[in-house]
Amino acid sequence: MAKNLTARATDYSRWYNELVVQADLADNSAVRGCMVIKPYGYAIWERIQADLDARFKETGHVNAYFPLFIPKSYFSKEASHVEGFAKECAVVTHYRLKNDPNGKGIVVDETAKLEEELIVRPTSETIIWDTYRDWIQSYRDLPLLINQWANVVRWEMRTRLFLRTTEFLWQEGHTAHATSEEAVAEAVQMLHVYGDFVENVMAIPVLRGVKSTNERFAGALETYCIEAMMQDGKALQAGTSHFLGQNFAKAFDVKFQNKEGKVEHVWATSWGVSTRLMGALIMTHSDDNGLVLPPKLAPDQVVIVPIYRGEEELALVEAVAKNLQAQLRAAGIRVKYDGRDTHKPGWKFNEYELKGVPVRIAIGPRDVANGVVEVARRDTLSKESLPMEGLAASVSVLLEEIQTNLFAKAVAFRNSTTKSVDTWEAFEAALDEGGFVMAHWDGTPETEEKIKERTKGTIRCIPLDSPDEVGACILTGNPSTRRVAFARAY
RNA sequence: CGGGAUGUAGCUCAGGUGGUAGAGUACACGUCUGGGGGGCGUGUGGUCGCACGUUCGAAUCGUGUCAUCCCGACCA
Repeated sequence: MAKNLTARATDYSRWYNELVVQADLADNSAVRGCMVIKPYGYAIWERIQADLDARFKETGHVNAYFPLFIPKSYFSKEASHVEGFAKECAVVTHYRLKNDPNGKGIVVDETAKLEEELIVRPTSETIIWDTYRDWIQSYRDLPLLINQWANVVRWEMRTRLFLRTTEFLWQEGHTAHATSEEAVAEAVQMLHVYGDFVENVMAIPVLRGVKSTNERFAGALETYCIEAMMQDGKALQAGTSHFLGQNFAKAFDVKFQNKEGKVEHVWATSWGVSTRLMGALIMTHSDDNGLVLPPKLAPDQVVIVPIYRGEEELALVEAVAKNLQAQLRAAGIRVKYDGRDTHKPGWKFNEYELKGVPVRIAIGPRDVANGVVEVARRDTLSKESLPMEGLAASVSVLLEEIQTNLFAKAVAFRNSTTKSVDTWEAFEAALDEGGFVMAHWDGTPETEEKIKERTKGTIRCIPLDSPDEVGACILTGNPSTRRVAFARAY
């Protein structure tokens, strides 16, 4: 067990906070609620970005960039949207500082007040739709499929590294379509892009579903989401995709002429995932020894640690190790050779475990003599001796096995903590135990609200694949046609 | 924004009833070492969160302020 890391069973949330810092992913910054994403954490985010970006391109999207600042007046154009975000917006009121005439420091120059205050974007719908109005005239301009990678600011009261920070990084897609059907299809398509990515690359199983009215994005007609289950039994929304109907098109007067020459408002979607995915990654796979990374996301998939005493052994071991490194690299494996003489092997072992490197290879004089290496896998913490001959091939296989195993373990956990219940008592007990609770609900916002007040459990989603099933609402006993997924959530 | 707790070395913390700051760890150097966070020796490192006040004297007492953490209301 890691020396300085609190065990999950002792205090899960402390474990998370310590792990993020100790694994060198991020730090709290001087600004409340904001984080410094450190190089190792950022390297993982870059891999997430790169993979997702390729998937966006494959589905026909292009990247663009819209401003950080949004005129305040834009915000009031779409009523439910304002209501959703007004309470957490940072506002720019001045554009100049000056030296304090009374002495120390620097103060806001009150004479430099902005005519119209600027909002630091909490999301970009308003500025984007204000821009789209000028870009769209005809059905020939549609669909408009744009994504942007950006930072946004939401003035949260309680923050946690990656899970909820005042400023966070994300991607937001904003698309315009000629028909409602096409826009819905886009929103659903992106939901599946997210689902496939999170499951296949991040090895995190997710429920794909639809949000209830209460949980829907402010300004959307329908919100699709992927929901993941963390090790402590709490659900985490990992991505959302919204069908916005014509709400923003009407608010910003974005119209096009169809083939018949008739003028119509366009149909919209927006979809996003954020650095919160890093939190999901950590809380899905990691253990009491530290971070566990799926090979597809690990900045270093393999690390080679030389074991030696004295210059002679080092020279012998290092030559072999570097040769193996070259072979693994040639096979497309991201492999690091740690030749630092400032740390001892045991220290390095612990460090790479803390940082979640999937495979560790140790090579000492004995191994060189026997033509083998010691291969340790992070997911199971097991070690075995493998021949140097054909190592690149066996490590490739091993990496795939680890990727598969992590996903399988996460699925097994998710399934074992998912319960179907039919009575209120069982429902409350299941929520307390953690995990998804599949239960009947009468479909009304009032009932959902009451359940939330009583149990702190919310409807995470109405799964897309949940079968029709006649039943009675867990709270009211009113008729229901299918089960929905409840859980306590982050 | 309410309720609670805490701010002392990079980190974790000790310093009853006021008298000018200490340990572990980390870091630096030397040495023995090296297959799971090494041993020994020497050394560096702190305007005690900040401001004001009480006092001959404040890490210690008082007031204010800022920050962090935990618990609630809001959220990706």
